[in-house]
Amino acid sequence: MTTRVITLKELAAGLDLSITTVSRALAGHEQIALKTRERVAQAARQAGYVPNTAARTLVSGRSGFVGLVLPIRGPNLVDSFLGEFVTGLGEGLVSHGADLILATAAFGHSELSVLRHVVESGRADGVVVTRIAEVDERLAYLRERGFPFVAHGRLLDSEFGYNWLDTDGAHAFGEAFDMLYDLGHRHFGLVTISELMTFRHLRQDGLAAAIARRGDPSVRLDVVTAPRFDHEARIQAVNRMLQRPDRPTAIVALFDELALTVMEEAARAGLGVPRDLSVIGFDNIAASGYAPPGLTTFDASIRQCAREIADMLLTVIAEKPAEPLTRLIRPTLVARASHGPAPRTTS
Amino acid sequence: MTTRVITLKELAAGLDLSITTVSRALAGHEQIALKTRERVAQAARQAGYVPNTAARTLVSGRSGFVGLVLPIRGPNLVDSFLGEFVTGLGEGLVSHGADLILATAAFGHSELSVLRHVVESGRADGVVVTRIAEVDERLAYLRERGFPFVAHGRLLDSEFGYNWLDTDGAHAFGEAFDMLYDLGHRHFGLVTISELMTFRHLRQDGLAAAIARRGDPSVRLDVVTAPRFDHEARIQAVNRMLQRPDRPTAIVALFDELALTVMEEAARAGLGVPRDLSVIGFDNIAASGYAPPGLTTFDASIRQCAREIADMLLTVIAEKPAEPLTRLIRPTLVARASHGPAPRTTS
DNA sequence: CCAGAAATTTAAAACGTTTGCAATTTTGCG
DNA sequence: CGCAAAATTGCAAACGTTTTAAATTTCTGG
Repeated sequence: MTTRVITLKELAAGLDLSITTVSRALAGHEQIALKTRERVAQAARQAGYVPNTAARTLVSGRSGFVGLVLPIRGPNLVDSFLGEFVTGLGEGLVSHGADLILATAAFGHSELSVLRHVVESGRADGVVVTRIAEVDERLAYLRERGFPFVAHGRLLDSEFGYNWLDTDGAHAFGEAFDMLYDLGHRHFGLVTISELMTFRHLRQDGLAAAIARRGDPSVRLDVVTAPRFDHEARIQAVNRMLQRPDRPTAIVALFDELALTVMEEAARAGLGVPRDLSVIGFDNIAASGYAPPGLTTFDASIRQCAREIADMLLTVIAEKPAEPLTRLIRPTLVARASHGPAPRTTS
Repeated sequence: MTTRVITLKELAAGLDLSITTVSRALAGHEQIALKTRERVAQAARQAGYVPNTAARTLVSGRSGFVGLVLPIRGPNLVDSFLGEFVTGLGEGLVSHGADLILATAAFGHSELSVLRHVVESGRADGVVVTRIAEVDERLAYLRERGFPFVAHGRLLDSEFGYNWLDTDGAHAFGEAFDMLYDLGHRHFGLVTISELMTFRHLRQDGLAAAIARRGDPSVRLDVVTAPRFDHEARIQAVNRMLQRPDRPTAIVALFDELALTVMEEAARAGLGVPRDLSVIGFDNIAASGYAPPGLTTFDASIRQCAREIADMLLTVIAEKPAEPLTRLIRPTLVARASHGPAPRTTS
């Protein structure tokens, strides 16, 4: 056991060729005689030769890795986002022979410091940045450094261009409004978060824009805000909306976890969904299919998005396009049973 | 923009020292004068010097990376396992300054071939292997190669020792049986999978052992098997168990997805849970808390396990212990509302 | 058969670090 | 002050690959 790894030098010695020739033969250079190329390929395959990544990276300046700094997460955060995202990234990368590096921020260190380290240690040829905040120092850093990256999400407005892929939350929330309006709803609620993330604006603005487009002055929108990760506060915020005399007949939540809280609290208050209250979420997490009566929501196909992000990033790395690459992905409505006609006798 | 990354040579030139001295100073060697060490540290910090990973790896033979080959997953697999697992690995690794490499198998390539590539390209100092199959060629390969690894899961029996961490499913299933027995149940059902994974044996054996321990000849156990990823077949299998005249009063499922299917089909058949049927799962996925009436299950704290796996692997890499490291983690019962007393009038 | 061209192969440098060993400087002490 | 010992610093090789420029071999046509 403990088989040694074979090097180019050993492979070359066995073939009675120089390492130069073997290296070129394996790279498929035309200038090496075809016969030699085949002989080398055969020997390499048989010896199980795999080039050493570090050596190759050192000389070529390309590591073949793409970096992702893992978002710092609370102690009991359970969701499928990360798993789907890295699966998609992996799928997108592998077809181009690249792999993924996951870097974690140690306790007390910022995501930015980890990002710096990944970039400056030469571990990665490019990085993916997720969960874009309203003011995001990571993008500023990468931009200044001129390092290839693709953002999953957008800044609200930016004086510089950058590569991004985002889910069209604005469109989805407009679609939700239109659907609910057509079902007779006029009084709407939005449950959103206090965390300074761009997506909350994009989605809320999409909702507001759809309301404005409709131009019906009888439409009313109430908004409550909760901290993102505080379950108790979330419940309180939802009840602030549910328990007042003139509650909305339709509530749109910024994402499914919030919508599920709405459904739970509605049930606790004796409100029937969708009889008394329509609820629509966003993300289509697994639990949404199980929570009665089944949450109507939007699916953003994270895995597919991640795959496209990988493609974009590899393009950026290889071709350094002059214009930024951008993609806006329209989420698809998953119509389950939590929405329905507006109740007759509403205040 | 496009700031260049600084090298040791440049740093040394600025300090009017040799590369050797700067390298040693940064590594904290005692032989370098304290004053020099401080001067170098100061300059390095100010210049934002970060050592080049490839160069360091090349000379030291240590990459500071731990590899994980992403399990090949079906197109619409949604669960939190992978996210929790990589989060935990990251947390465990970062405290020792290591990072994670995720390698994906390209279409048509086996996990083993990717594993080989990771190992032999020198990208990683050790690897984590998940989802251990009854006969697992990956472990055999790593063993033969003498490459550091930790398995998440076990082989059923092995003629060689290796490092593993596993969830004690056998204990959990025994606990489930005992609890249900004490609630009066005598007729049990087990829904399991046909995929050749060791955990199905361990859990089933744990259940059987608990039954044997009890020594009550009136206890009866029925078993149905379904393919792991075929939803239709899974439903059929469950119904084979539910729809016969003498169905069990308590069903234990190999994992939560199966248990949720049992609950859905029970509801469709007009069976009340837990009034007519008790159901217990395993894994505590998010949906289990939302599916009415709330699934009783076991939580294996994947994230915590992954953190320990990272610790174990780093120990294996650094110390090469003579004896294999093994850890058996006892999952905790999450008692929700899907289990209860056996119904009075059962066939 | 030979010059020149074309085809094929190779020597050597380079990538940025660590490290064994040697060189230099400083210190201690008679 | 001088000399050995201790403390400090530096030279150069090495890690395994790619690549530039040059060397060698083979081919072509007169």
